[in-house]
Amino acid sequence: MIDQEIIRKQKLEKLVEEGIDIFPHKAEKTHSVIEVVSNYGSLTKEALEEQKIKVAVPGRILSIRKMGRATFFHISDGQNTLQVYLREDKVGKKNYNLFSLFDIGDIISVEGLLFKTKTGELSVQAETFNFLAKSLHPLPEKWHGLQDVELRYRKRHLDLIMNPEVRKIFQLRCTMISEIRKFFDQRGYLEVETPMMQPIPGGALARPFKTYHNALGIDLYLRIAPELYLKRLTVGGLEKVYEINRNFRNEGISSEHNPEFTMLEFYEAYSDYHDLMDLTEELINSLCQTLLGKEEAVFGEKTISFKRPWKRLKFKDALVQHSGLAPSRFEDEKGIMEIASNLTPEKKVMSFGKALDIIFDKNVKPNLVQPTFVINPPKIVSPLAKSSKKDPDEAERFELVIGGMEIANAFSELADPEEQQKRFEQQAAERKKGVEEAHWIDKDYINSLEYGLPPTAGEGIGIDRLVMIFANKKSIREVILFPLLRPKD
RNA sequence: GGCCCGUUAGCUCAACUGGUAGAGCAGCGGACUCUUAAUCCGCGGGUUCCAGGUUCGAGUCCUGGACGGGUCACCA
Repeated sequence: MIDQEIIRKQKLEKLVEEGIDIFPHKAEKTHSVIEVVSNYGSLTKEALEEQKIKVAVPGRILSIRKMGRATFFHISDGQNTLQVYLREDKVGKKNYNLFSLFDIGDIISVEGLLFKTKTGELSVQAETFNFLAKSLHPLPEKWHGLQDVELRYRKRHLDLIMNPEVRKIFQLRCTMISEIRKFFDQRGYLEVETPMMQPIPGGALARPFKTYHNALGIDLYLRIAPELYLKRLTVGGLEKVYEINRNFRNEGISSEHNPEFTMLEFYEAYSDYHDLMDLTEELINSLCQTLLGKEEAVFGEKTISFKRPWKRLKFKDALVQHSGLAPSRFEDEKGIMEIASNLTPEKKVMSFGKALDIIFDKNVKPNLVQPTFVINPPKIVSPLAKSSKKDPDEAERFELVIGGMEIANAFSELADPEEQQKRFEQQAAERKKGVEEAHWIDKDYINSLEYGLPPTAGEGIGIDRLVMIFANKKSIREVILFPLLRPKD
């Protein structure tokens, strides 16, 4: 324990000796700090004197300036700060001395009249004040605050106390999610919850987390996607469903990947992937306008425009335009597979389609800053999508890329149970070859398709990444309150 | 997992070619009844991330490790 912590503990003991309840059950509160500031901040000094507005406002002490028998300090509700003026002749000598047992970081409530100082700052002239909670640790420094990124994530409570802009990110995130719910609710979608613990982890190509259920004696997997369950619901006649929930993927961690992440997934019967492109434009454009008040977002050095319509680029054309490879090179399948192999020395390139996918991820995606629908990727990397009528090697699928990140992935859902069975078998063969993220065979899902899946389009949108775009944050950890870190000690 | 960078007081940071580990804020004591990075005087505070090594001597150099950041790989 450091000396400051010992002193704080001693002060707390003194408060107990003074008969103060150090863990009170309730606090007087007429206003929060932000309410005081927004309701009365614009009133003039004279108006405040005339109206004699009495408030009882709780907050955390962030700074103290003591000048003998008078003290100024600021309290905060995490959103705004409010100055308090404490005078010995107003609160009495005993109470005034009691305040010396309070430290920066403690939570108190202050009761008194609002006024403006000679410099024009809205303040509370304290008549009484109550102790609410002690901070047994000193807060970080008042100018620079808490800068250490690791500490900010490990002690998010401190981050929120010291860095008010952090709260704004999560307010934005909250608003975005609630707007998404409104958007789909208004369109007659039903919000559902499907299993997070699944006997067969399906719906995506990724490695799962494994767990075990004692009573049933079975292995379970944390879901990597809700997809197969949502489509069962579509078979069941729920024509429009959506789910906003966590997925878990046992893969690497990076500035764009957290092992658990939030995904919006939705399915619409009687539609195809073209309909979803329109819907996606509408959704994200309206989110941008609601959140930022305009149709563009600043992201790093770039400005992203969400004005409709967005670019729709065929996968193969995207490759030609952005990979730097001549169109003729793509006719040479072996050559392309070699190029892909060189791009991913640790991964075996099993097919031409995979090779194209790799070149796309490495050389094309980073160049797509403006919202772009990349449509019709190879079927081989899309085991759950309908293939294209015109070219059976292509999937009726799009990936939405914004700011160089894959934000959404959607397709016309494969409805043919026999074809699905074949695709699963293909994936099973890949698994045998050691591709751990290949899809499992899900017989129950095939069986559900055998009851008839109507023409359906489905889409997943990465919520965290969308927040990153709107909040202008380059790291996914900045938009997740508690990103996964290795435990210390 | 590879590579690069970082880790020094509660916080933010200094410390040259290896030579007694410092500052500001925060804290403690004192002065001060409109301050706001309050001011003025005084004081305390360190496993320099950890373990080895080189050296008369290591915060500094070397080896290994921990944690984080960036980047690449895997993935969304």
